Amino acid sequence: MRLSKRGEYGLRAMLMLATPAVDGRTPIIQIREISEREKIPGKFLEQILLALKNAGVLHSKMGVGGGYYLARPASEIILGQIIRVLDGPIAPIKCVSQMAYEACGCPDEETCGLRLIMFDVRAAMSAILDETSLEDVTKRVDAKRALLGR
Amino acid sequence: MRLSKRGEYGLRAMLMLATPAVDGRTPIIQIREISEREKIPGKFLEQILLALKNAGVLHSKMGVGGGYYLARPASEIILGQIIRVLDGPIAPIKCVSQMAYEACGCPDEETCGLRLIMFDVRAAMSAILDETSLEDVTKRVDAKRALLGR
DNA sequence: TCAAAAGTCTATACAATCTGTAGACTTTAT
DNA sequence: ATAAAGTCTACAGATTGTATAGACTTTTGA
Repeated sequence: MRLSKRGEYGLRAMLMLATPAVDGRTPIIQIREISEREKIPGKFLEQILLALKNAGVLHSKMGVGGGYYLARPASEIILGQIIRVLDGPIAPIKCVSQMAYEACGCPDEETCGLRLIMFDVRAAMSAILDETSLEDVTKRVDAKRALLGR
Repeated sequence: MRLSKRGEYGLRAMLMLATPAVDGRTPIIQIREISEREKIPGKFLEQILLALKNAGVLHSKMGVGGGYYLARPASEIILGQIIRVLDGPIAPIKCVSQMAYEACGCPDEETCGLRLIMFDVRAAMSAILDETSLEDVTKRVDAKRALLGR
């Protein structure tokens, strides 16, 4: 039931790109800087960001002063999208996946106990991951920081 | 975010062992029969059941008329226990695991956005998996079967 | 115009985990 | 004694996860 390193690194990078700069806008940042600040292997991060770009959640600019930036406002990018791009379906078992359903081969899916439960688990995960935007997260972090005085 | 085949097969087998026989009691069943009925590779299932036995949730009897059976009433065996034995911690990321916590290396765990979210995800999963017993599942299956008339 | 800074793309390597198989062994009932 | 069952260890093959390499393209600005 684990998030892969790809997913983890990708989410961390997206979160960094979603954190407003001093001017209040979402920044443009180079692979190199993300990699150093978050201690992510640079070449690995490169692939991850590229995948996110090809999926349409990031844009990039080549050349001097270039880098990656969010394709849309942070309030419109949902965690579930990011995870699906990098790690595939969220469902614990294929037969309860909404996005990538596949039969599991049990005699009667309607009365399969495992499926009944995993359906609920998927729903619970989705209720969080498909309802939370990058902005929701950065705001929560801000709130917590203020609370702790850091 | 996937349950492994080990976990899946193990849960299916446990569910089968938790389904009361005609006398209303929890049955004793041979590896072979479980393997055939659930279409699980026999030798693979053998390892899985052995692990569950060593973890104390199953008992076994050798020799003629032997087989596996639940170590406790189905109402006292929780899905989360089974999954942890076969698949390890439930948490999507180590730094939010209750049973197997490990630092993830971010500068400040208290204000790590990823951690904030994954903590909620873990809690949501745990709320289901650590609160549902094998009996809860078999009863739900019965209810659904009755509803559908099968 | 050209050099440096940045991203793009494909291939590949290595390790870990997952899934499954093999076989020799022990225990128990009849 | 024999057959039916579980026990235990090793290992093999495939897949996935993690990471590195290197050659390429685009852009800026000196």
